Amino acid sequence: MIEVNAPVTMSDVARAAGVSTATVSRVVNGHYGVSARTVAQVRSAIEQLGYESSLVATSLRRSRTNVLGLVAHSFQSYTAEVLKGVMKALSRSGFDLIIYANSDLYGSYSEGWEQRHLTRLSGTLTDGCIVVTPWGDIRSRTPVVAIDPVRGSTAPSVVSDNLAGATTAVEHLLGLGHRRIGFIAGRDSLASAWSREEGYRAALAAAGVPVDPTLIGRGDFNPESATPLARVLLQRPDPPSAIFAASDGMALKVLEVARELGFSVPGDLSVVGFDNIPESASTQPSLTTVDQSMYQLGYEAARMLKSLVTGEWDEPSQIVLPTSLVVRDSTAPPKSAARP
Amino acid sequence: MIEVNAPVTMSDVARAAGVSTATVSRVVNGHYGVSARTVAQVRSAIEQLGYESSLVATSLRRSRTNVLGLVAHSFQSYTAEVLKGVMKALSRSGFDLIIYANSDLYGSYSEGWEQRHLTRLSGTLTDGCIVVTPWGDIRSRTPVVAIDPVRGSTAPSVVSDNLAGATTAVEHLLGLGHRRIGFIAGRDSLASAWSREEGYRAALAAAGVPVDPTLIGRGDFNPESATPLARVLLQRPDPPSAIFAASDGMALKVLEVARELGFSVPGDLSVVGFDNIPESASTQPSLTTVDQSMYQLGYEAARMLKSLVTGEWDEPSQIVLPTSLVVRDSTAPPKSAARP
DNA sequence: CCTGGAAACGTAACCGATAACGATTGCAGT
DNA sequence: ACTGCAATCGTTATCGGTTACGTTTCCAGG
Repeated sequence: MIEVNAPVTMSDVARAAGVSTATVSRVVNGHYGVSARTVAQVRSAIEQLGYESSLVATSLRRSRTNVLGLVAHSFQSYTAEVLKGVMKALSRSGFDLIIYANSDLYGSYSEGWEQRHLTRLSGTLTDGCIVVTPWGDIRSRTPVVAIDPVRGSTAPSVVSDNLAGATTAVEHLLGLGHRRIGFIAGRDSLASAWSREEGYRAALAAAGVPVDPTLIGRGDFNPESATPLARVLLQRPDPPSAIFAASDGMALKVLEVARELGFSVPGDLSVVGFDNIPESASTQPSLTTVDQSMYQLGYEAARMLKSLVTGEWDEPSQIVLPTSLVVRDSTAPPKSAARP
Repeated sequence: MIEVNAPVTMSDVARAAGVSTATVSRVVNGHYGVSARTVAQVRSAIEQLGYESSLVATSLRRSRTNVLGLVAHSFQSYTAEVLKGVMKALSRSGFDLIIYANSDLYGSYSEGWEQRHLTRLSGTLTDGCIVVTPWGDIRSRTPVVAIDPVRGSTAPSVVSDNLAGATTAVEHLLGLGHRRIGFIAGRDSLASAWSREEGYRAALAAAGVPVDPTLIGRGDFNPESATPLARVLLQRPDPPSAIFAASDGMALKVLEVARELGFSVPGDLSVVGFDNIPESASTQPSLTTVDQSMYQLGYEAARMLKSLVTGEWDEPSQIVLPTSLVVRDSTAPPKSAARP
């Protein structure tokens, strides 16, 4: 089924059709100035040889390629959701998508890889890029839309309403009667992490519950970062009766640690996550969490990038998407609190 | 955060460092023949200007790019799993990954898109490609590894042991006492679909149960294709007591139709799927299915492609990975059958 | 028959990088 | 001082296309 044949180039087609490569190019791109007879000849030569234009060569010479890029920092479940949304938005739009991922995503990779990826893609290959979870500054020749940008970024971006989501989550715990609520934060540099922590503080403040700094663990959204933090919180003589983790991945690790230390969930400990990744529905117990539609995030980001590239959208702006609380089995009233 | 600046090219660096582009190229690629002083100058110029080599230009001129490609026909959950495996295998290997997806993946796209993608990538951009679930023949200049190849393909590929998996699934139903077992097949052109049907037939034959062709529906692995087929099977006067669907996506649609028509699962109808996608664990009832590790499939495919590209592996071959039955809540003994 | 001008097509420069090749330099050996 | 050989570096062709520009062809109008 696989023939390893030499690649057929435009000059091959030109030779077969008895014309110059310029003419072939004109035919391929449907430009003006070729007689009907020549068009037919070239078309037939293309057909016979099975010619496909080289994306690389085209993009080197041309400014527009009709290809958008996506750079992600890893391939977790939520990345796949974002991708689905992006693909949906791009469907039948004439834009193709290239996802670039490097081999150092696991392990100790050097800093600045995102910039490297972006530069490599935006050099000439793509007309614009979507960046999922950027690490720092972004320099690019072509438009960039960030999903979940860094703090203080004024670049075009799409985010969930993290503040409202986190507030609702903590209000839910407060409503169940919890007063000692632990928090595991996300990567500090990201705006989302900051907003979620703000929501946590705001909800406590509104309920008149003072914030206990020792109940806050500093994670980085990476599931593994939550394990030691959860251990510290739960091994205290006075563990919290509930823990709100800034991501589902970290919340699942909290469940793991709780099981390991003999806490029953939600009996001894309530746990709330953020993201609503597919796994959170199928764990035992299933996880109460804040739903943010990664699909929608991807969809809107792609829509925005498309407009930026075609020039229909000129001002940098930010789209905020709503979140909603999904109550499942990992939350219940605390044992100690007798109030309903 | 975003500076839209002109891209800095190699000649910019050359000018800044007072040398020729050839020398810059030598420095960038660590080639022999540049004095230490010049290297330092060039390095500093690269640093100052923030130069990054253009993937496009490099790949056009060079034969090796150290980038592998992946072409998939859609972004379902299993594609994400494959991706994770691929990334793991490529981690710290020096190979980057480019995933190419076109905008016609949804809707009525023209046939042959895989070939287009592959040609665009394998032209010069990538050193080799992984193709997930191909729908047709494949021609390529560079090595290609197929996951779930077409029937009769002798190309390098990685597959699950579909025959054994399907056999075990049907044996499970037979063991529960089912005798009228419906089957919803996958896309005929794929080897996996064929093997799964073979397993179905083999298990029935071994148990002395004749195959009833009217109990077989011809789907195409696409979830939507199963809906009308399930409807036909379940609206018969004598519906089967169990249905084995060749993919989880289709099995989930069977569950939907069953619910819609008032069948209780597993009371009135047992359902078994194939793939073990994440969703199958969280449905109501959870789905009994055959687990194939898409992660492992991706991992092995990437490992194989890497070897093919570096020339360590020369003979085309096929890797077969084991499958295992995961019994959940969608299967039970049939009501009518009183035998244990 | 000559001219003008548009249509059709080829020529060649160019995109950014690589590499074969040639040119220059420095220095040891005689 | 001259030769020879490395080491170092620039020149240039090239990858596969695109496009500005020049050239040829052809036909209508004078």
